[in-house]
Amino acid sequence: MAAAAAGKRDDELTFVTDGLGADLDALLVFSILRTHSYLSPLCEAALRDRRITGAQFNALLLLRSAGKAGLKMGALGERLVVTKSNVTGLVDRLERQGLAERAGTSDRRATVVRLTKAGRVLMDRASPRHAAHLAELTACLSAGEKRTLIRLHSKLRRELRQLRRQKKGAA
Amino acid sequence: MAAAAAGKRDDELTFVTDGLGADLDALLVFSILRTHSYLSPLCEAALRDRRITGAQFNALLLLRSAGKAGLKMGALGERLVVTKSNVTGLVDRLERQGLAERAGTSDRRATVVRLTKAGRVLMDRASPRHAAHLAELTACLSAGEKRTLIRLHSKLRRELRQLRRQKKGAA
DNA sequence: CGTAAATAGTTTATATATGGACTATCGACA
DNA sequence: TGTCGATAGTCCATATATAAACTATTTACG
Repeated sequence: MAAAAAGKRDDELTFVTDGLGADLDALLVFSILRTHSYLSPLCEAALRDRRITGAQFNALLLLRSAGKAGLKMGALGERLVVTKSNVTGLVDRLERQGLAERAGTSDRRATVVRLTKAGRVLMDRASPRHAAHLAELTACLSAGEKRTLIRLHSKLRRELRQLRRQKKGAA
Repeated sequence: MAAAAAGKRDDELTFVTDGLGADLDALLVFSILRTHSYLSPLCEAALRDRRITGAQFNALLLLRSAGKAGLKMGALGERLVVTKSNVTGLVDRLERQGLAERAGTSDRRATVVRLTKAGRVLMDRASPRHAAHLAELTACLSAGEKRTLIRLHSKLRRELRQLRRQKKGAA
């Protein structure tokens, strides 16, 4: 029975999936979305001291990897899996906080975003602590369970990326 | 190597986790958050014909289960894992669309929310189609893999719920 | 009984996110 | 070379989400 696989009855997920007949697929999708609901705010909590959000942290992480060459707005959006209009606002706020900066390119349509010195300093301080915090959040799972989750998520994501591209092509 | 467990190098997740040293825990957390980034908009796409969003659909699902007794605002928020201030706006929009309605209770602080007839009709039409859509999205996984994912997510969520309660109690 | 603490919901300010319309620029090719 | 379509980014309207401050009740207990 699907409900048994999901754990005890006190898992509030069953409240939601009750309404969909609690079949395996609905249960899986809701399970993933619901885990995100718990995980995402808990990840952000540790960043609050630094006055940045989870979305900002992820953007800064990518910008740090990109080094002084920076990343084009579009590339940033692609890697964060968000729309370009979202990137505009996100970078606006990072710029306002002095953590990142825009710069023009030879292609005058394009803009690159780079970490500022302040941004680099913040990330060098925040990211080890953040990594430690993520380890705490997932401490209840064994290394094997983590690897299994990573593998299955990767498999699912590969498929979802395909479906997403199909939709985009059709539109 | 952790990167191998996550799949090929073309998985853009590696871009992000590069910045954190790609240890197992960071990879797992980002994996879950990133899967959500793909899954959530794909779930919503099928609801767009009905002029409702994913959040609204989930709320309506819970309200349908609750029947004519309805759900208190707070209970709705708890089951959706969102804050009470979010529920206010969500129910405002459902009410404006004529899909749900507020009603007073004997406890004059509390408000219950109920589906309207229009809301019930919409859900009865939309939810079988939605369930079929969710099945399509997860078709690449075997039943065993789905059960494994559901079980591990449930285990992780149980722990995260504990951590969340601790934080709340401390504040 | 009467007040202090807890509870239920709203309001406000802000961040995240989308889709669609718009502007500017680049590239292809007739 | 001129123009037409694709590309890069911004702007607008709207939905989702939070935290913090606020109002109105209810409950606990002294």
